Amino acid sequence: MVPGPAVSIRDVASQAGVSVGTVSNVLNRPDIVAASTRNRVLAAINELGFVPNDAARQLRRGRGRTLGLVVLDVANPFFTDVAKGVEDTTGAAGMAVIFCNSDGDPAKESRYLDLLEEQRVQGVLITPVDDANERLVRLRERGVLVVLLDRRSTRPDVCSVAVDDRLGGELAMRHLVEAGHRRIAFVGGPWRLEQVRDRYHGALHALREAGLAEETLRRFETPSPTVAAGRDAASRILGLPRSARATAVFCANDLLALGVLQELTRQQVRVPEDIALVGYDDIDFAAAAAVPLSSVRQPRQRLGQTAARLMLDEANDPDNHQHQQVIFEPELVVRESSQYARTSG
Amino acid sequence: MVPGPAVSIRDVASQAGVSVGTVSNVLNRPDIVAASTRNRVLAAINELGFVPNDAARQLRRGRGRTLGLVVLDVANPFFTDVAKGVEDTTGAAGMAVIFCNSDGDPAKESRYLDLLEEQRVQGVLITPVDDANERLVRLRERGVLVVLLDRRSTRPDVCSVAVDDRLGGELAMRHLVEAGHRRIAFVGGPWRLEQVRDRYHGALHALREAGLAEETLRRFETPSPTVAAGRDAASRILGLPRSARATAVFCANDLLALGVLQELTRQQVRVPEDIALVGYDDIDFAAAAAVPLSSVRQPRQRLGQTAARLMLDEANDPDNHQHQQVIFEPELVVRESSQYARTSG
DNA sequence: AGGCCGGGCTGAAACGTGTCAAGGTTAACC
DNA sequence: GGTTAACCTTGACACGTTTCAGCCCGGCCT
Repeated sequence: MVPGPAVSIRDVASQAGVSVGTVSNVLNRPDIVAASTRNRVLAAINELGFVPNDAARQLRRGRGRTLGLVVLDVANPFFTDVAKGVEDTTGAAGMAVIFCNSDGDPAKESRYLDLLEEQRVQGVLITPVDDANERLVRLRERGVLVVLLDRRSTRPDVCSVAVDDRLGGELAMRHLVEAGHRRIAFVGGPWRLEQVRDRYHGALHALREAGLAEETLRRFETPSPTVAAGRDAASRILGLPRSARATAVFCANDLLALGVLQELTRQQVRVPEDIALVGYDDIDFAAAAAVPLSSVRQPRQRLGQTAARLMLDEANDPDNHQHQQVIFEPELVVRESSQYARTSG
Repeated sequence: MVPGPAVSIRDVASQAGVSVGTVSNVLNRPDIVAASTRNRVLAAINELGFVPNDAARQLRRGRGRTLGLVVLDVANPFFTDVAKGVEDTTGAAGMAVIFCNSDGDPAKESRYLDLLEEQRVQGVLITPVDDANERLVRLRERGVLVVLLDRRSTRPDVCSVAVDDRLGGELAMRHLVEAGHRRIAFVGGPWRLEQVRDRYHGALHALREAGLAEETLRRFETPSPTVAAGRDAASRILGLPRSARATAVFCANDLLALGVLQELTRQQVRVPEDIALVGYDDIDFAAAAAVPLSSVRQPRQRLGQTAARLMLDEANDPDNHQHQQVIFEPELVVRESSQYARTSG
């Protein structure tokens, strides 16, 4: 009931009949202590149920065994898959992950960064809400490792792991243009997210490449990249007279696309016959949607694994660490939601 | 580049011309220090960019400002929603959440509990892999608060927040029985998960209540509660001759149900005409599925919020804390996947 | 004037660990 | 038997806080 007296390294030492230093050595450099002593100490540890206090270790060592992961939305399967990748890699290295959800809110992000700094985390893996690296630079100056996640670093001395979002936008748009679409809606937001902007500009680029006017792509900004916001955007799109209405919709992520799909279906607009739909991320649920969703696939788990690996590398050997900006290539997965060649406007 | 010398409470003190004790008081009990002194200290803190070291604080105080959350699967939207509820509540209280993913693996769960113990977390919110409370009891004895999540506590001195899984199973089964189904498959697993067993037994109970034989319900155990396992279970179900084949499937969660749905569709079995389908959890994607999925809804965010609240309550006022076993009621949401009254076997 | 009170601050002692210079023991070698 | 080296172990200090007994000082009461 009442928490018994915490057992410390000192208790172990006296129980095993050695000094505290030796116990510490058994814990941290088992090789330098004689086997017989080591066993005696281990026995004492077991008997007393000693659990090292990481706070004390951290205090002494300067940094702890935790790292922070800051994502835009826990509820988005894209990020949970990334998180899984991170966790795989760090878990194997005996590190703990403090999981933070910025919800796309700069204030919340900032609060979490404060918290992580107080925890003296080894490093932070983060998908920043906006480009104000300001804060992150300060973090680095204080010795906190920073790896940008799903975002390309503009500074050569900061690692990043990202996917080529412009290319992703191009792939999606080229696909729709080739299918004959000439009025296309882009649904995404908030605009402050670089991913959204990049995917949009990639799409624009594909348009120009095909010799089409920029007006071919109409922008519908959403307040958040969620299913509900997608439903909302869809009704805005349907609010236009049919002759001006888009015949295809490209969404900046799959949650938006699923929302759009729901609302279109509710209003009895057929997908893909009346409106074609392409999402982004290719989350597992895209393939299981009411109309299986075409989507731009990203290597989600690898993203997380690579970022974690980069961080561990730098943590273990800061001197010969080479900062890297890793870029993966996305891949278009065509499913039913965009399988309908349009022959007339 | 090179991390400058870390600034400590001592630097702040000398900069402000006060003692360390006073700085500490400014941080922790601002009211007992004179306004003028306080301002001087705050100014120094700002100027030096001082960030308190939580490890030192924790070392002194005994326990830190973090808590552990251990779930069965990060990739399952049910748990991410729960996590969101937890994070809402703890974030507001300035606590950090260490997020752990046991993946249903007892060994991994155990490793994470070790880690959390070393971190000296205030408490642990956990959905245990199995019923071996053994480990959790030990944790409590050492002063780590424990709240069971999505699992009913059998001990009166441990808080828990759960949903009535037997009732959920009953609701689903009653629905199918009333629609005329007489050969029903239950898909769920691994069996070691109490949730799975409870939902199954609830289903059995509804069956008996309706005066039907227990053989009406056939069990298909899965190695994990995932989409892939669901696909697999579906092909096992379809392996039976049509006359013996179930006309309805009740899945222990929505991921399984989505997997079943995918495989049935692939093999051109119609849902709900040929086989009706009911899932569990009512994750957001259930409504957006190829065939909108009937499901048993749980108050996911509230689950997380309530658990976190219980833990904070006990942490803040251990003496008059009343341990509680909160039980929420699930609710059946009927959608297209089970909307087909069966008139003949 | 003396006594007392209390607000405001100080200084030092912990908390549990890692580190490292120094000491101690043993074995091997001449 | 003495020297040396190799190998283990020790003991004390440092890490950055919180806490608490105590000090100082101005004001109030008698």
